[in-house]
Amino acid sequence: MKRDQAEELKSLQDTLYFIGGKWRIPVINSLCNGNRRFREIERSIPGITTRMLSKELKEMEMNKLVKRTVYDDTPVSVEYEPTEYCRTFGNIIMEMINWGRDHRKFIQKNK
Amino acid sequence: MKRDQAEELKSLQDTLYFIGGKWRIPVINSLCNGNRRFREIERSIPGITTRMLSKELKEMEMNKLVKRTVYDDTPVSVEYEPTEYCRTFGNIIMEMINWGRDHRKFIQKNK
DNA sequence: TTAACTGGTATACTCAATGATACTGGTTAC
DNA sequence: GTAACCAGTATCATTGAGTATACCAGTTAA
Repeated sequence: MKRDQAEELKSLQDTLYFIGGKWRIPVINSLCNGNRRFREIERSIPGITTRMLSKELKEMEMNKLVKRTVYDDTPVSVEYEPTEYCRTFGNIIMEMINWGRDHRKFIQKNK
Repeated sequence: MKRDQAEELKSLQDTLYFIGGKWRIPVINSLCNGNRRFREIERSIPGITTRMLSKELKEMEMNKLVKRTVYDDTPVSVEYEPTEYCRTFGNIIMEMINWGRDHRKFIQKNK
């Protein structure tokens, strides 16, 4: 069975496209870590602005990565939940965390 | 042993920063697939421009991801080789290819 | 001699992603 | 009453990543 490099490249680029900007992966990670409320997610990602988080969550809702639920208590509270589909990024994120960790060690050692 | 979410996020963001733009991962992938010559790499990544590939390879050389060797035959030929460090992206790339592939199937099924 | 290959560089431009800042309307605690 | 929380929206400015296009000097093949 031959490896189809063009097909692999296409898959790779699809993934990169889907991951898109700077915040998608951190937001997925935050949701998968159990953060649910808007401000809670915001606080869990230092540096993100309200605007970017809002945009990101909207797009992710459209892409079925996140489920938004409004609870009608007073005051209204909103919950964001990662879908099963969202969780399929688990392996990629894990590998990225591992790489970043090893990279840091590597830098420290060679400094 | 507790998971340190801040540390994980930092590792994640370091990795994302290192991966950077649109072409880094495709170039690494191409090199790891055995492409060595400039035009060969260029052709293996449809859509990339000469300028972007040139920039990418220079940065990657500075970051010790790639080794550039000039052979003094006529005409001069140049070879790019992935370093061991470059190959540490193997797992991430593999997971990304898998995700993209599954995603395509998922889209097709639900269409 | 003309075209096509090699390995790139130079210049100009554009636009979409991100950042900065302010604001809203409602609620709760001191 | 005022400060701080919630969940965002609105507007504007910026910037750099990426694109487009042309070009260079040398070599090889028809």
